This record gives sequence, structure tokens and C-alpha cells, in this order.
Amino acid sequence: MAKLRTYSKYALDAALLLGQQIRLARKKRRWSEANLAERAGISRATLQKIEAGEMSPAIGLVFEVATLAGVPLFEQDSQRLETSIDLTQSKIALLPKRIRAQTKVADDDF
Amino acid sequence: MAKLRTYSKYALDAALLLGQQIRLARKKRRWSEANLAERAGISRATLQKIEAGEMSPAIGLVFEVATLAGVPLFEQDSQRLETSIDLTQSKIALLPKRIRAQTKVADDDF
DNA sequence: ATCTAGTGACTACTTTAATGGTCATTTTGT
DNA sequence: ACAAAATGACCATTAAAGTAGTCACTAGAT
Repeated sequence: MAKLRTYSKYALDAALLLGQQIRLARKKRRWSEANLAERAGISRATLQKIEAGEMSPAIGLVFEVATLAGVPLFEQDSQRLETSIDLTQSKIALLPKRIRAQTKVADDDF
Repeated sequence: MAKLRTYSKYALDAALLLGQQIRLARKKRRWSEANLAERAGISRATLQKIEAGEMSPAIGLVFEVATLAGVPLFEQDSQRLETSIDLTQSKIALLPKRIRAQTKVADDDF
């Protein structure tokens, strides 16, 4: 029997939206499921799960398909994620390397 | 032996950036890896893969962790993805239900 | 200075995803 | 109207993810 796992609505919606955007982009390019699946090096069955917004497919496969279909991830700054990666990395570096049990209230916003 | 799979740089960067943002958000909340993993109902090993930006974890686990950590997916419109879902769905409905082999050049932009 | 807890890394085992195949149905170009 | 191709939905097999557990190392609170 399958282990039941719960997801927050936000996470479910995000996966669904991404899947739909992929399907829309694929159709606009006039690619069949088999065609896009072949380009991505995955099976058609997996592509169907991705477009359906299922939670099980590997994030790498989803992101790769999205990329091939032309769906922008992190639509913020145009197509270059490296800048954001470096920026986030530097922010992490400013924080303590290890987090101890909460001794006092944490301030989240910044 | 593992089957080698190739990913585009963009897809790899997107996964890395998301993982980093999760790590940053977790630290800001002063949650340990074990703590966030427990909240998400996953193992610490899997969380480590997610934060490292690996391509293998299920997208559902990644999105759930991101949600719990407070990392916005689709940072566009504030926290409500339903509107975008409906919008995308209506766009899909406007396109032909099935795509035939490309007879003429497709127009992508819209 | 100490000692507790967070992290990084690895391993063997269990569960699940991914695959290739098939078949029925439906759409659409001709 | 016809035929070819796309889609939706399965299923059995194979490959890989996810897991708990462990251990060494180290940061950091006291």
C-alpha cells in the first residue's frame, strides 16, 4: 500500500501551474507529447505526469522539460540565474554556519 | 551503473538557485536540517539533496519544503497561484486539442 | 574550555519512479 | 469520409529515489 503524503495547497498549485505552462508552451510550438519527451530524453508517460502537475516526477526532469519548452523558471531577471545564485550564496555566507536550537525569537524579515 | 542524463545549464541553475533559497530561508528561521526535514515529513538525507540543488528529488518534496521554508514559487503575484492556473488553462483551451506534425512554421511568441 | 548539537558524508535496505509497451479513443489534415 | 497521428490510460519490469542508521567532525552556546 502506498504511503500517504500530504502536500500544502500552495505546493500543489505550484506544480500544477508549472505543468500547465509546459503543456501550453509545447502546444504553441506544435510539438506532440512524444516529440517533447524524445527531446528531453524521457518517456511519454513521465511527460504526461509532469504536464498533469503530479508531485512525483524528479525536479530535474520537470525543469529540463520546462527549459526545452521555453517556460521561464524564476521569471524575474531575464534568463540569467547565475547572478541570483551568487547573491543567495553570499547571503548564506553571512549567516552562522550552524543553527542552534532557538534560544530567542528569530527575526525572519529582511 | 547509473544512466547518464544530461541537463541544460539553465535547468541546473534553476534547481541550484531554488535549493540555495531554501537553505537561506531555513537558516533565517533558525531551523536545523533535521527540524525542517521533520516538518516536511522527509529524511534529512533528502533535504540535503534538495538544498544542494540536485536534480533527483521529487518536485513535490522540493516544492513542499520550499513552501514550509517560506520560499515563494512563481514570485509574481502574491501567494495566489489559482488565478494563474485558470488563466493558463483558458489559454490551453484556445489551442487545438491535438497537435499534428509541423506543417508550417510555428509562431511562438505571445 | 567544554560539551552539546548541527552538519557532511556514507551504506544497506525498502519503496517508488521511470520506462517501454500496448490498446482504445479522438482529433484533424487531406 | 477516411486514415494517420495524438492523446489518455494502463501494466509489468527495471532503475533509481527515499529512508534510517551510523560516524567523524566542528561550530557555537554556556
